[in-house]
Amino acid sequence: MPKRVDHAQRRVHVIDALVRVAAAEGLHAVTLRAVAAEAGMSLNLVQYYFQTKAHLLHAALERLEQQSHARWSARLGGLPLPVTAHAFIEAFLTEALPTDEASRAFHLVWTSYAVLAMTDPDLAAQPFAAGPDRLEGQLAAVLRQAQREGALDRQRNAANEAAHLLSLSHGLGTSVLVGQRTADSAMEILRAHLERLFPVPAPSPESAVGQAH
Amino acid sequence: MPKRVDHAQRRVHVIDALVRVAAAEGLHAVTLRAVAAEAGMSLNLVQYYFQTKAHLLHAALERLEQQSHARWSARLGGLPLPVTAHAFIEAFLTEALPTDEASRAFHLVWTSYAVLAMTDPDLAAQPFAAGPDRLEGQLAAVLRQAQREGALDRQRNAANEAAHLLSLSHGLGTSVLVGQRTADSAMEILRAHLERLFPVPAPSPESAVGQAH
DNA sequence: TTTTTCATCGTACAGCGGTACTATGAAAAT
DNA sequence: ATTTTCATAGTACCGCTGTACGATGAAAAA
Repeated sequence: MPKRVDHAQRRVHVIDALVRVAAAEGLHAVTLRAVAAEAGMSLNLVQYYFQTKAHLLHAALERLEQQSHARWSARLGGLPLPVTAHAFIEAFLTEALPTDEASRAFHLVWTSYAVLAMTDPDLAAQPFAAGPDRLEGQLAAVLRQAQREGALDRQRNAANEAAHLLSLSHGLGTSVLVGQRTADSAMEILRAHLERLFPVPAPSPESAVGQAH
Repeated sequence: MPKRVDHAQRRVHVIDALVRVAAAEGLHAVTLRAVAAEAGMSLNLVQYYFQTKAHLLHAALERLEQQSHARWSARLGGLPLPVTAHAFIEAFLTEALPTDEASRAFHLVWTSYAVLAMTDPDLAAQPFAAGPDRLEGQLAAVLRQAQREGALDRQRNAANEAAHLLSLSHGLGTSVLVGQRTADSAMEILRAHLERLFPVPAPSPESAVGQAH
């Protein structure tokens, strides 16, 4: 065998180029030639690593999901260690909002895929329900844990509250992306909701950890 | 002058065909030929009434907005007359969810336009911020009125609560459209939120009006 | 009756997008 | 040294899409 290139690496290179194009000009502007140009390679190469455009789009969607997973892990791993459910979920949802440029690109492309999934039957629908479903499950688990610890009212339906939070953050994210609202304003709304969800306990001066302003 | 056709009528006919195509196969499948076929006329006619595709898309967006306006008016006009803020807003948001097929089509196409607006600078962006902004204003006004009447806690920020409600309903609508959740489940979450927003007053047996099941 | 105006049609053209086919250099395997 | 294998390149083809350009019938206007 000759030059032996790492296929996986090339593929992520191409996918990243795709995401850049999609974030800048929209998913409808994602053409094999545009992706190839953005990736600095020829059209044939893109075809070589992804036989068809559908494969490329599918792979990109998968990578987006695992990328979001990685970002969340990093974010949540960096939290001060006595993690309250409040802090955990706030970090969770902050990461879901399009605050910086990278996050904006991610959110935009993800939403574009979501719209595709509404009509395209198989290609995008299957991996699309999986991601948010898993997220919702994780969130619900955290909420149930919070209920056990007394941080969250047991009257609430954890699954529904999780769905509520995710839908809210998604909707806020969209409104930020269309320029209707700033990311800060969206954060304010999210935080207000969280503060009602997790009412402040009696202030004990010994804990100086989760003191957000 | 010969046959003298009502242009406005023809235009809405074409636009309705566009919406049908977009709802069934996605906005990316909206081609002049497809719209013409769906409308039962020839390609030239569509060109005749809308000089360019951009004009057609723009006109369709405008119509979508005024259509939603009309639907809301009809819905809210049909409410039992001592309208509580709770009932008003519940109707408002129910109408925003993709419950029946018409509503689903509307929501899908609207979201498709939203995604377009995230990258296309002028064409869709301007009329797109206007619609939701106005809605948010109306909702906030209703909420403030409810605060004056004592139905809503004055601690709340009416503008933020309005944004919260709209973002939530949008997010829930999207999750319904991608098949992650049923419309009923979305309604349940919405209703739960509204019941926390408008805590039930002392039950007075003389009012038998807003008695949802 | 002739002419103008309007709605409608057929068709063509240029560009672009996905896909396929073939070639080529180079490194490993034989 | 020859052969095989792999990464890369060029290019061509076909279909689709937006747009433009004429043609036609018919009804109103002259």
